[in-house]
Amino acid sequence: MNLKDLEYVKAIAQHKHFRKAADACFVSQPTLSGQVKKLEQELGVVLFDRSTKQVTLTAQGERLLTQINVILEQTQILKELAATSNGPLQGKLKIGIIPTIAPYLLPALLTSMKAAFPESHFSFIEMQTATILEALDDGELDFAILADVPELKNYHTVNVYKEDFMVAVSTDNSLASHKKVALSDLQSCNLLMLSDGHCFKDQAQKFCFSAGVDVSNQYQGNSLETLLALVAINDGVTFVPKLACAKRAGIEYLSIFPNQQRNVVLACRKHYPHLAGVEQLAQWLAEHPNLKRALI
Amino acid sequence: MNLKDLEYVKAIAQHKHFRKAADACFVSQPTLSGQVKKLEQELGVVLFDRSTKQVTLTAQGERLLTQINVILEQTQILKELAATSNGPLQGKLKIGIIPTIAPYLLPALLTSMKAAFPESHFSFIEMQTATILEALDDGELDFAILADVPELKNYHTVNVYKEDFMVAVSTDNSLASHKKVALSDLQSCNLLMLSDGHCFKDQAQKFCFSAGVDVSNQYQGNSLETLLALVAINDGVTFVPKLACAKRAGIEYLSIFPNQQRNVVLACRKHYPHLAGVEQLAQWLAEHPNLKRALI
DNA sequence: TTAAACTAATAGGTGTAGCCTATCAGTTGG
DNA sequence: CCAACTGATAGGCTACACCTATTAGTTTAA
Repeated sequence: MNLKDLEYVKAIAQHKHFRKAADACFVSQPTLSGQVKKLEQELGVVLFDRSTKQVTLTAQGERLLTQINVILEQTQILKELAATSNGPLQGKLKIGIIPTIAPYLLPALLTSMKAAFPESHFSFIEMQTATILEALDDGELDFAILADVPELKNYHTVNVYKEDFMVAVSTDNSLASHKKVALSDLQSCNLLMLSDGHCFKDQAQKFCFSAGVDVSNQYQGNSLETLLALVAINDGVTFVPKLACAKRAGIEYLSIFPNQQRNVVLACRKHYPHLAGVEQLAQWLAEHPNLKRALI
Repeated sequence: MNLKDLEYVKAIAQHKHFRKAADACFVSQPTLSGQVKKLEQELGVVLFDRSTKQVTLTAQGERLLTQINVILEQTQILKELAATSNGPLQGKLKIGIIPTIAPYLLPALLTSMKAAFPESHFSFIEMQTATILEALDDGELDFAILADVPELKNYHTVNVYKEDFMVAVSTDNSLASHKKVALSDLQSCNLLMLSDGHCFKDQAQKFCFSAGVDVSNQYQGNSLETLLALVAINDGVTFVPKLACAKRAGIEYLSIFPNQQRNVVLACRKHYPHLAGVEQLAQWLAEHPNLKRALI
């Protein structure tokens, strides 16, 4: 059975005239006759009574026509549904986001983000990089916001912003009066780190190692907030990303010289169906004033 | 858009696997891929995410799938509707029937007729032959029960029964003691006739004319029952069809010699869609015991 | 790390179904 | 009775749904 044939039947029922119906369907009259005849044979039902002066529906035809109309209406609804949902970022979007970005980026942007993409229902899930990559593969996430890492080479990534690493020290710390510090200046400090799995910790550890700076690892925090609480009581220093550098009692943020950065990206599977939407969102994020202000 | 393509989408959504879905649809995997891709382009929506380990629906795909299922369900209903209504005599049937048959045939047969054709809704409309033929042409009647007349040559007819003309006389009439009469015996009687338009009157008049019998026409009744009432008070004699010869107080029914008959037929348009059904009904009528008994 | 197994997509060829024009058969109306 | 109109039929063309064979890419196992 064919939807087009059903349209033909509907047209004949409306016009009660094969040629007029054919015109309305933009086909020739023989085509219409043939297709309707074929449908009648397929259904095993004679739909039209062609022997009267005016073509009329048979009793069965009348019954079936109402059902045919239902099908055509529902088909129209499908088309409209498709037409109104072909924007790039439509529907429910599951977005992974790493813990060293989520609490600082989302509060600043979520409200205006919802306003900018009214057709989208964002659902953010905080998870570490490794978990994110698995979830992307399984289709449990649409895309993710995270720091660029080598493992992302198998994924599609779009740069959003570059973010400086800062050093958080207690206002009581001797370094507090400096604006900038070198990594070597931290040698004598108690350097607090996040626990394993945080890419932020991996990257920090890596450039500390490059600079020949020891990392004590005597305490590993589960969140930056925990570490900053320790810093505030002058029990050590820690690295924080620029976005996390909100004013906090008892804490000073120092630039690192030469500066260390991480590259925050949107990542999705290669061949993710809505790459265009991801790029669009990335651009929107990159240009957002709240973000630009926080990165200065 | 094509119903088959929607089936493909449904199958992929169920199996989450192109090759398995293709098997389920009895087509090759490339065919399935191609058709779904075509549909996706037509709708402007990517329905499936093929980049995950397991094929999954996109958010839009999920939305559209529910609508696709609605369409397929409604299509199934259409097929079932067609399958259950392809009996020859289905639905509402409008049947014309002439006044000299209706009141005698229907009471005897209607109940068992409804039982024998439970899928049919008979609707009988009493009308004279000329009106019936017009109504058949306009599609206002499906078919009719009437006496065969020359005008029916342009229609499809099926014989149902042959019916003798009888003569109704008062028990007080001198003819009442006879079993049979010749038309010439009626010369001296007051011959009551139906009004114009009744084919029964036309036919009676015709064979009276052939036999050289005068018809007074001083009174024309609108129904056989009126005429029989006049006969009962010995105010004349009249012709009645055999089926109308129920026992009535004060009336005797006499055979005519040589006998005169009318041929009662089912008639419909040539090319009426359900000729088979009409023939079936005609045969059922012809074989009905009530009818056979009444015709003896 | 490579080989084997599996995924979906692509390429290229084939048959048919849907469409066309031209014509026919039947009916209606001037 | 002929002209005009109805829907059905005949025959031919083309697009497309379908096939097999192959490719590109990924996952699994050796």
